[in-house]
Amino acid sequence: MADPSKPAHPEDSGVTAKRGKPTLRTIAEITGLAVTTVSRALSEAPQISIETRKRVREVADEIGYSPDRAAQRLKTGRTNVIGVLLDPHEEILGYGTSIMSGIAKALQGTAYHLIVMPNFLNSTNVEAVNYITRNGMADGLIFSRTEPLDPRVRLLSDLGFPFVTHGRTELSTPHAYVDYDNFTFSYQATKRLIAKGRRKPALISGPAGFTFAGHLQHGFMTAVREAGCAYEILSGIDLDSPAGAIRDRVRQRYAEPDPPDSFMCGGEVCALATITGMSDCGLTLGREYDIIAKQTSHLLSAIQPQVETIYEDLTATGEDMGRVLLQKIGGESDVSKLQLLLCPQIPSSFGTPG
Amino acid sequence: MADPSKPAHPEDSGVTAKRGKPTLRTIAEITGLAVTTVSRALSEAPQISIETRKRVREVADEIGYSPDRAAQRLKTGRTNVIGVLLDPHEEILGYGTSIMSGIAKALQGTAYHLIVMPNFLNSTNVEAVNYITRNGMADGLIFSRTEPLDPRVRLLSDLGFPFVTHGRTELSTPHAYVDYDNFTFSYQATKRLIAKGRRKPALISGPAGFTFAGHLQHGFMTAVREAGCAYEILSGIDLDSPAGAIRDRVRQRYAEPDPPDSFMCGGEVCALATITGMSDCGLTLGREYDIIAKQTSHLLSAIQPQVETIYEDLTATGEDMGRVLLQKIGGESDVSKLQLLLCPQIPSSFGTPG
DNA sequence: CTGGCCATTTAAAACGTTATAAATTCAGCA
DNA sequence: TGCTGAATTTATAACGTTTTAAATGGCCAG
Repeated sequence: MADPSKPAHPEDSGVTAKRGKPTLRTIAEITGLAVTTVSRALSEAPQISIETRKRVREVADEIGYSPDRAAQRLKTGRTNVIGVLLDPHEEILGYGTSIMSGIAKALQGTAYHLIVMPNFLNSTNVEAVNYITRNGMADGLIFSRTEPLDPRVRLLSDLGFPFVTHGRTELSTPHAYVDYDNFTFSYQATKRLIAKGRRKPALISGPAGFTFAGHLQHGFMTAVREAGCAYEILSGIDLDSPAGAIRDRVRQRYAEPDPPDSFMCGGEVCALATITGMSDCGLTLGREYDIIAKQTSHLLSAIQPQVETIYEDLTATGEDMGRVLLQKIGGESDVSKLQLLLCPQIPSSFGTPG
Repeated sequence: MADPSKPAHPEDSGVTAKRGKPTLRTIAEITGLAVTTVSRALSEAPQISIETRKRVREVADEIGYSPDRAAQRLKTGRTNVIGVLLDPHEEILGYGTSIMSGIAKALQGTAYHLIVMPNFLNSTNVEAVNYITRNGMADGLIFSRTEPLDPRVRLLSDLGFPFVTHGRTELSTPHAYVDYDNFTFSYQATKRLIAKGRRKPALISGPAGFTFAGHLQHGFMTAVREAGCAYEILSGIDLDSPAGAIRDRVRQRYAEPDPPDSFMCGGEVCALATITGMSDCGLTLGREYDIIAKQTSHLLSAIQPQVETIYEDLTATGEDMGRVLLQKIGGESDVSKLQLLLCPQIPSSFGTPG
């Protein structure tokens, strides 16, 4: 039983140096304090004397201590992680980049880390959310592409799990969101096309099922009805369609009778593809037809005919979402403070007619 | 009529139901086994009898048990997380999407999770890597944009921390990588321009400092030297430049004497911006000049003049990186198995891409 | 029976942290 | 002196898992 070859205390004396990562115990041994005291000191607990706190901090810095997050997590149940659910569709043209750099900005200086949880294969998004909450992989969640009756929102609301969505829902239980006013955007954008004398605008809207697609459509319809003009909602494609498909569809539509004379595009690649499709038919932007698009990046500055755009600031959106989520986690329950509707930025040069 | 059979009162019988998440202890109490046995059974340890394993699994499924990852992590020191370091520049045009969906595919069915760790503000990338390793936030790391003497590679090699890079280095210690043969790509692409009769190709290369930029340049130079023709490496811009900047630079260059007659572009947005810049000068692709570009998405299918491209399959790259990293984590030390150089796909005929 | 060996199960100790409650010191004061 | 209370510090017990070493019981050879 007694194995003398077993190194009971390897080459060390008194203060255990322990080759591994320093822990609270290491600091405790060095300072002669108890582990509890060290823990408290490092979290700046007021009950620990100022000088003790200072000394502990110094030693911690010196030996390069950093707390074991797994242990903290196990004990406290908190992860200090904010998760962003990433849908493959979202990354097109830096959507993700902008949003995330905004979130990162909001989280800077807090205890929270930003972590992106991509969902490429794990079946539905609800399952991903379920998995994340069940496994305690984050303290709060951010996601977009909300549906009117979004099951993720339902689930998280039921669980009381903090989250913010990019986009609204039509659920009765209110929840935190940051959204762009796509109705107003679409309404004003369409009005601009009409103001240019176009009599049959076409809408290329978001994928059916998402709240924002409905808003786009609503704004569009309101504008065309007010003007009493013809309109069209281009079928078969949406903002998620590959550029080539949009191009083909536009070209094909022009081969049919009574084509639209202008386009309201919810995105930049969409605008680009539309221009190309129309070019294929020998039509020139600004002459035979007009386009107005939502702009979220600098892509369109790379193309030839200047496309008229309305800007959506996704970085600001991300920053707002981060802030709102922190408030929510912090216990803020006043829903009005957790719901933000960002207004489209209408350049004054295109201001109201007259 | 009224059926009072409610589905099991939460706090009823002798077996402690404990409102919270089920743990090993819950299963142990239900089955009458020891916690240790349950743990073993769930990990399919051969020492536990088949029938016990089966019963434990059944109970676990029934009550919806899932292990607490924080506890596992604390005990084992393993996180079951593969981290991808994301640089803001990388997300342009779905680079990230493609790579990550590939990695996700490779990780599917394993115990590993894919988590993206964006680095927008935390100063340098080395610090991010340092932070991740020190805090045990992942078991393995994937990142790209390697430099010849990449400090991250150095650090991780020193630590013995498993990682794979997208791109090579010139460090003496070999490490796992998956790379695209940018030399060959650039060489053959440039040769094609020359084969079309162009006598002064210009290169728009990657940002200085990255290994792949050197490879692109090397391939380009080899081709122009072989042909003995003039050449130019466009200064002031690179593949990371905003589209507008590239467009402006190209236009400006044409206002000066002795402009290039063709472009070798490392990316799609770059190609797009170049075309626009040339259009600004009244020049037409395929007539006054030619372009060849590296293609990684479907963007270019949305634009008018068909641009000749060579394809890099980033999803395959991601999948390879995932596989290689798993091997590395699994203890594979034969470096030759951990280094992959993917060859450019040269289409036999230069038709329209699928 | 006894002892030994197998197959199976188990108790106890960790991992590094925080929460709870208790202990210690010391000053002030009756 | 002895009590109270404030200011510090501390021991102990968790959190949920895995690891280590040991226990249990059945079976068979001696």
